[in-house]
Amino acid sequence: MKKKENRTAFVILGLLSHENLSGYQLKKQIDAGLKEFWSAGFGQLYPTLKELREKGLIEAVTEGGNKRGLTVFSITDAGRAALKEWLRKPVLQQTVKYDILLKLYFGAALKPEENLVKIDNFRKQAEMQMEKYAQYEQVLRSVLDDSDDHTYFLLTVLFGRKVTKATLEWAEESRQLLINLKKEKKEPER
Amino acid sequence: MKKKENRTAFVILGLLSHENLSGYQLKKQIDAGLKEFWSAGFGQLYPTLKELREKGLIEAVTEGGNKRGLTVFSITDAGRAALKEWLRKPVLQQTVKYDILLKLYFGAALKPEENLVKIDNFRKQAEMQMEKYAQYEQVLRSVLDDSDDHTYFLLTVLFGRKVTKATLEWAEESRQLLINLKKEKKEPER
DNA sequence: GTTTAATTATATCTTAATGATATATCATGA
DNA sequence: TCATGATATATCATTAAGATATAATTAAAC
Repeated sequence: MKKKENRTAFVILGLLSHENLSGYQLKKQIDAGLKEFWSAGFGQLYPTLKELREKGLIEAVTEGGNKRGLTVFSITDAGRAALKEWLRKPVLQQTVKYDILLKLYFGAALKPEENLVKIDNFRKQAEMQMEKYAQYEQVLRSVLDDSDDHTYFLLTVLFGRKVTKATLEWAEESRQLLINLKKEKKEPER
Repeated sequence: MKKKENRTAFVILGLLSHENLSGYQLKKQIDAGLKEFWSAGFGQLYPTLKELREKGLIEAVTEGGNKRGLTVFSITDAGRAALKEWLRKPVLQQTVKYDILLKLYFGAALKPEENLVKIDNFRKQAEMQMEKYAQYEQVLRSVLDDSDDHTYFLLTVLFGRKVTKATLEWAEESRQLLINLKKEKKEPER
């Protein structure tokens, strides 16, 4: 019944609602401002741009004439309407896939030590993430009053910060559980 | 260089390392025990089963003969080796996609009230999740000593619990930020 | 007891997303 | 000038998501 929605299309519409951009610039914007919770490759971007253009939701504002044949797109009124309609649709609960959890689920096939290494690597990555979020947050709070957009950008950063901090706590808790498992193996009957 | 890995193949190998299962039973197991951090559809499962069989990583233990032509698979020694090899590979940091954050990122296109509804729905879903995790945890802790597997299963549950609790805190923090945004609009100069 | 509905079971199809690669231009610097 | 890196568009194969088709078997309703 309800068909699959090309979310890349709405990322494009959303970014074009802020400013005119080319395919390559869109990719850069996504990798810069949305990369902590979204990604999109050229293989999805270019075909979707073509599709949006055919549907009249975006249009080319420069083409061929300028250097390198850069094609910059702008959003149309129909595009803005489509964007708002999508934004208003309720968000369904989604399964968030975690490779680390998939491997830990089958962790009993390895020695506890090997899984501890996994968790430790995960913790290190999370710690680096935390520093990034702290920087994002500092910058965004300093310009918070400049535009409503900044408040919404901040929401996404706060989400990442909270969740990442939670995963750090989990890493410590998990470490203890696996260390206990190791001890029990050495002394099966205490 | 490093090619894409079919993770569905390793989920299958992992589950078959616990017990023999058919395609349909695999789907049920995934939807039961892994659904909070993994999903797989028949469209991915059946072709992958065929592929794994051709590679000799799994084999059919019953076929045709019994009722309904149920085909139950078992993992081979080569399959166990492939599973361990994959489990030992380090987990790369991945972009976790959140539809809710994507929509909030472009939230300035809507009224704050509309975004507050989104956050509230998200909070409600998270609260229901928390109840599920509490149940999972209770069951797993009661059988923790029965098998090493249970400790690893518990790790994934604890992850979900921590992360979901963090999103609940975020929802409250975000609510306040958006309420402030609403107030500022009513009284632009305070 | 017979129709109906739900579950079991396998399979296929389309669309979306990922990841890799191809190609060419332009800018920078050694 | 030669190499390197960034810009820019495009395509391809594989993986994943989501929907649908089909049929048998079991459970429930009437």
